[in-house]
Amino acid sequence: MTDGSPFPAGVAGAAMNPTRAKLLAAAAETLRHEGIAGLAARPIAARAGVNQALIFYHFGTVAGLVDAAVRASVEESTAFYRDRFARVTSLVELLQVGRELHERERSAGNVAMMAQLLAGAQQDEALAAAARFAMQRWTAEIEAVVRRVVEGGPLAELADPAGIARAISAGFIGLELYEGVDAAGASAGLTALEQLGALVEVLDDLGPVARRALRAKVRRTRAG
Amino acid sequence: MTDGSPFPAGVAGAAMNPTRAKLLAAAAETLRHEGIAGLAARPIAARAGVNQALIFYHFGTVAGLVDAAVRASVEESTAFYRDRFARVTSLVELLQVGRELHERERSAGNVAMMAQLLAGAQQDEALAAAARFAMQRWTAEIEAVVRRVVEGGPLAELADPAGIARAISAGFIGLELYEGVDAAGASAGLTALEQLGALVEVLDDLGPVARRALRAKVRRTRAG
DNA sequence: GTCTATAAGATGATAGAC
DNA sequence: GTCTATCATCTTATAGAC
Repeated sequence: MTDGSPFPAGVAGAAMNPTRAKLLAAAAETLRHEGIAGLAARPIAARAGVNQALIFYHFGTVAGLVDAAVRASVEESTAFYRDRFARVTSLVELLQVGRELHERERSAGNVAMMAQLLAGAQQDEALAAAARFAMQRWTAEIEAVVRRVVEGGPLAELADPAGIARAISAGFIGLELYEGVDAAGASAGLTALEQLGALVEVLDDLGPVARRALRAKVRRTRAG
Repeated sequence: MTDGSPFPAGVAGAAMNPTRAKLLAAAAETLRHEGIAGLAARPIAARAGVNQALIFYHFGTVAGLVDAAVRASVEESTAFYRDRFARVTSLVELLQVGRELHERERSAGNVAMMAQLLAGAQQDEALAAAARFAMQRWTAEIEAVVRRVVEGGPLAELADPAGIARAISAGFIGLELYEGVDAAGASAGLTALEQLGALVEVLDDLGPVARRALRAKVRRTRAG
């Protein structure tokens, strides 16, 4: 299976065919920079410096290449944060890492890539599968941190880490899209979210009296 | 200016050329259902039941038509909520109206339209202008409500209504995209956000003691 | 104002030489 | 494994008949 080539070959393990590798990288970059609307075989091949026909030889279809490229890309970027996430134990730290991650991934273009992928996924089942995979990878990492950070605190019984992780991921994607048309507005939105995060953090650190009052109110509100 | 036709004609005021009107509606629907990647003159014209060449006669380019269609659509949908928003005076009511709006706009497809528009706007300046316009309309409405609801309460000094409105708009768009690939996950995310909203609501309704403690903590955290 | 016809180019994908 | 050449099909946009 050195490379009879019809498609699979999975992860970038061992030594991958250099053309395959170039195409994977070029596909991710094209998605980031040209968006889903401009995603076509020729632009990708041009960026990779190889012939357009090789996309179909190696990956069958353009969507097949994009699928493989997204999986490789998300595998790499989540791995990068895995141990950083593992060291986070408080909400304060989580907010700090979150800000750092947000800035780094933004300039790497991975959030933009996810946004374009999700937009295209609404109509293309192959892209939808890739998008599902990517979102699951990210939310799994985030969910684990949120769960650990909330554990033991008063928020443990109120917060659903799985839901929060998904809301965070989706929210960042929406903000990234919004930033493309109104950078100042998106920045204001992000700041507001950080303030809200700080608020929750404060809540998590409340004295027992206020904490009890809070819990009672929450229960009453839920019932209503 | 009944219709010498080269382009403008602005709002759907008075009596608009029926072909123009059909094209505007068809463009919005095509954007909702086919997405930005499949957006082309022929599918739009087919949906409108008119000839493809009329798009260029009436709107110059496909992007010009989409721009006009989005502006008309957002004008209509924000107007629909204006008086409903005006009657909201508390955070509880805001959350209820928000849920209602979310469901109604989702089934109308307006959030999906905005998401596809934003995705395409990253690469197309004409679409970016339309997206800016649409986001401004929505955030202006939401910002006014948030400001009114927060006014007088303890959150007034902590919350930035403009930023919150933008975060809400962008967040819903991200969730809409996410729902297209993982409906259950998006639902969990939305529920988590509603819980967080209820939490903030409780905060807004806290007794003076807890309120003072909260304020002090927030100030300390901000300084750090 | 609307149509048909068409130009000029981009698209995914394949066949076959090397 | 990579290339050239090519297909049928799609795209935006225009010219001109009606």
